[in-house]
Amino acid sequence: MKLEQAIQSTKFKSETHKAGLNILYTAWWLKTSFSQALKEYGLTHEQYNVLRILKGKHPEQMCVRDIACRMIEKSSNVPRIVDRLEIKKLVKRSVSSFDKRETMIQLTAAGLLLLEVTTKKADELFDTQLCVTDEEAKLLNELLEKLRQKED
Amino acid sequence: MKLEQAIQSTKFKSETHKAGLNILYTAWWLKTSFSQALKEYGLTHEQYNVLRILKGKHPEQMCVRDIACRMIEKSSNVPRIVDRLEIKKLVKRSVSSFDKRETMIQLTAAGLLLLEVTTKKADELFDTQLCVTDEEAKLLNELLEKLRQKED
DNA sequence: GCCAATTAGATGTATGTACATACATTTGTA
DNA sequence: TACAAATGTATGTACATACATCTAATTGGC
Repeated sequence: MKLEQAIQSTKFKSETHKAGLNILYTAWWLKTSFSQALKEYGLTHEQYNVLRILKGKHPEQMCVRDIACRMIEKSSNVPRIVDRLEIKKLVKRSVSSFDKRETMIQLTAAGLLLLEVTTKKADELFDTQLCVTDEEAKLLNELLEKLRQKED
Repeated sequence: MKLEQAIQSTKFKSETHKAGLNILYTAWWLKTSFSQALKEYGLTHEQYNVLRILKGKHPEQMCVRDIACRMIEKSSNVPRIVDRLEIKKLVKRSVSSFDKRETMIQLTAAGLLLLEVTTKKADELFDTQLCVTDEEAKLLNELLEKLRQKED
């Protein structure tokens, strides 16, 4: 669907302005598909992201701060997402022995198992829903990184 | 900043997978800059979006449903955003005379004034923060729309 | 070693999202 | 015309975001 139809708007100040809106809309669409796919497993996409990040170090633990700086949305409130994962017994909290201020998070066996199943689903979704060739994806990545060059 | 630095991840399953994450990250970055710019006016970016949509028809009114289907994030809960705008006297609610189920929303003079000031700020932000040429933006738009072709 | 400054995480609040449900009104159809 | 289905909006709940503040632990300068 064209952006024009999606947000029922025909005039944009410039192609660049339109690109901004197009990125926001595409991100919403992607997040929604993603959440939909995870729903049957009782995971939100943020919870899934935290599990994925933890898997990167598994079986080692990670502190909350390290998880946070790997999140796509930097303002995510990781302690609260971990709360929900802990209730579901998908992760375990413990106090770091190096620095008692740090809370270390570790995947449980249940968390690892659920992650394996949902990762398959999620990867499938990326492969089937995102209709670009490898080259187009590469170009898209370059354009997005150029667009963001004024990033702080 | 490269995506790899932003989310401290080096391996991606494919360029397409990376593009998905890159879109999500870029959207977050854009929304954050945007919210930052609107903050001094006490508006969130969703509230701003509703005001903008209303301006498109001003001085006519719009019903909640028409606003909702023009929102970038389709799952936005428009009645609640309107609640907050109404408290700030930026919009007015009234019951439609054509169909009493419909609530008609209209910009107030204060809303219109605030919108003019913030629109200037917002457009400036788009122009200065998004570092792509007109042609690159066009290409980006085409790629995003191709990517979304399996949209429901 | 002491103490101010910093850091890590938890928590409170306002807002928004996602989804279900409730309620009133309108519409379509027998 | 009556009444079931559909529609438009509001609202409840769980979760997330954005940001401020609090507490405890650590660090760095003296």
